[in-house]
Amino acid sequence: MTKYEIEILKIISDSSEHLSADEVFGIVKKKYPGVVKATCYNNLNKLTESGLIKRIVVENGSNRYDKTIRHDHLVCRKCGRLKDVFLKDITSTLKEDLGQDIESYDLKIYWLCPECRKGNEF
Amino acid sequence: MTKYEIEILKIISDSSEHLSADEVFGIVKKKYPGVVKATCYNNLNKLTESGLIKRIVVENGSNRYDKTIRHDHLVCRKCGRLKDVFLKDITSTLKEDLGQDIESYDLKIYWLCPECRKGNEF
DNA sequence: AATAAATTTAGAATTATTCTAAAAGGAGAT
DNA sequence: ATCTCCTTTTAGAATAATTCTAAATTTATT
Repeated sequence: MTKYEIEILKIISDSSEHLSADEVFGIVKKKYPGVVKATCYNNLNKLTESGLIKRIVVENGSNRYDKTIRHDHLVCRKCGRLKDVFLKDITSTLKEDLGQDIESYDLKIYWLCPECRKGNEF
Repeated sequence: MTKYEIEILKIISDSSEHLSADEVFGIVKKKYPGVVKATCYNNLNKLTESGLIKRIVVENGSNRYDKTIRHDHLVCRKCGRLKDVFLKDITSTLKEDLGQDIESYDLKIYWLCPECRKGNEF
């Protein structure tokens, strides 16, 4: 693993947010001011392909990156923010229902986050 | 509803595939050769906002549009193709588990489609 | 040290989508 | 039919995220 790979893996693993490539780039740059954005993209792709981080694809907006511990997401219909939620793993139920082997699943739950419910949009 | 709105709604409703904006544009152009791509985007957005069609956001690639009848999707890890699957609605279970009202959810199940399992990639 | 392989850099290229301003197209009122 | 207002469409530029390319650099291997 290269220093950038390690650094970016750390950033994603330590973050409580769902960072975009550009946000990761901003953080990496603090430690390695000379780094270039393509390097972040390269390493985010590499880490995603090797399964060390997960890519979250969201409506309007850039991709976000996440830890690999299994969990689901609440997505606010208004502001788009993601919130982790740890529901039970339904892989086996899905396999049974489908009569098919599956690799994984992605469950996004749409809601109105408390802030947006209050009318305080971001 | 304008003729383009009606036309595009028909195209999505009648299609058994998950069409992209560009594919919709191609189909609309057959009937209305003078139409412009922005018109398709405008109407796809309008129809999505009014809830008459659904937008599917997928990894690498353009958005796809879908009917609104509730169902889930199988997504092939290799070729990325989408396949409809009609699993039971888990909205109420989710509400209970979360102790929260939710609007809807989006369940994508990753698998290897039969074609890719055979090694016949597209 | 020499060679090969992988990574990074810089910046151009690509792609999907949105934006802008002008033109065209209704719908209702006169 | 004509005028006015409002919406939609057009044409093309603009934007944003991401990928690509080729050269330079770094790392690993013999």
